[in-house]
Amino acid sequence: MTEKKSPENAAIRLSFYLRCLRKMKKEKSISSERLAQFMGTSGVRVRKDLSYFGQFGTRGKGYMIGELQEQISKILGLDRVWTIALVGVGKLGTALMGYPGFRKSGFHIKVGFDVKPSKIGRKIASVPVYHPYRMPTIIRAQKIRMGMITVPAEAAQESADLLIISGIRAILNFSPAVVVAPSYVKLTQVDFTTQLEIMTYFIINRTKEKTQTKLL
Amino acid sequence: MTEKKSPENAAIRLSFYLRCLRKMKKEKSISSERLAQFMGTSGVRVRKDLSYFGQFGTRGKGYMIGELQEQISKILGLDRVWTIALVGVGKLGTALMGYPGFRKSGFHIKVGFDVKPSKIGRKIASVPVYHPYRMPTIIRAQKIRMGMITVPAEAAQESADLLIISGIRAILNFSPAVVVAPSYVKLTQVDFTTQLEIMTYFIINRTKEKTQTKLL
DNA sequence: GAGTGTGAATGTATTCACAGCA
DNA sequence: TGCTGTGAATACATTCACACTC
Repeated sequence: MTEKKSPENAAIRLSFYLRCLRKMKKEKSISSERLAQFMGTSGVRVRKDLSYFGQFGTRGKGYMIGELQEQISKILGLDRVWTIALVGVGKLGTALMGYPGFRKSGFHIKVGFDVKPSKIGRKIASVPVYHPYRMPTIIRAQKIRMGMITVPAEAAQESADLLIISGIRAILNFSPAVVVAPSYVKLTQVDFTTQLEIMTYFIINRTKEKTQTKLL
Repeated sequence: MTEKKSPENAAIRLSFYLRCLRKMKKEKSISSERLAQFMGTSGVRVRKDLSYFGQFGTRGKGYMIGELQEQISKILGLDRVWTIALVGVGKLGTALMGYPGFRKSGFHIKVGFDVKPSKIGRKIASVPVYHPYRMPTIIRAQKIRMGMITVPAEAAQESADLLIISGIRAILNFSPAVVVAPSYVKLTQVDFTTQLEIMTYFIINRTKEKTQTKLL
């Protein structure tokens, strides 16, 4: 039996397809071309992406929305609740704790950690906050496998290290610091400043080459 | 003279190199291999990335940190101040307005927009807030070219449309909605839920020896 | 006819191997 | 010798063209 290769990028886009599908409860089925329109991409890419994971459509008809949603959810592992530990209960951390979008999608920030005495022992956005030294114990006890880092840059790496020795397998790092992790940990940098810096590069380079394709 | 091709991904990584370099004011020069260690990548990749944009090192010695920093800043267009318009002054929007990292890197959220009467006319985190109908006028007058969207999902697309007709060229969308934009606009989705969904996929499909810290 | 599904072709990014310079 | 810089090779991702099915 041959292993199917499922490109990373296709998997990443599944999450976006899912988001589009959720907004389409009205209709029963949808064509790849139409789904693509909502995403600003091409029909063939949608079909190819989906084909890496199975055959979900019917020829001549399209994809059943409900069924496709369910299938993608399963592929991404969203058919259960995921618990999350958040390190750094500052402004951003607090905003994330109260973010309603997470719960809706099956993600649950279950504990927060912060060194600031005024926050320890309290509940913020109904999430209990502890001192970081208790991380390994609490995370293991609650079998949490995902972490978010919202601490200042200086504390980012040690926060990551603590999460990792606590057994965390995936980390979303919001702090403006490059963090390294062993290969068995999935680490994603969500660095706003870096995002902006990349955008400036694109603004500059688009405007340069755009003398020909100028519209508006 | 032949045009050099500079891969998108290399440009994206420049921003991370820059971040690492900034933390190294102590030493004068650095080798590609050592810089790579800080990033969790390989020396050859660092050299290749840099080579797309020019020759910044000296053989046998390495890269002068200060000079390389300056060069990368110039490539990314960070040798000036960039102003930003933010749409949606809720919790996340407010947190971003007060985020100190932006100013430090030459980014300046100059205006906010929100439909909520209680916010209009006020200054939040010393940023003035206006009603969205004034977007085209204000953004054009102030020559702002970057936008951030932190509104609820339902309002995301129309916020983007407004920014675009106001002349914005790059948008960072934090709202949990897939937004489309014409090709001359650089649109980046910073969707936390989607990030989490991608991570669950990787947790399930055990990352085999592969961990390039991937950005968004 | 109207759609999906997929091997083959093309394009892009990463890695290798080594030339070249201080 | 130590390190950068880069063409060539490889791996990966996207697009094309068309077979196939409802």
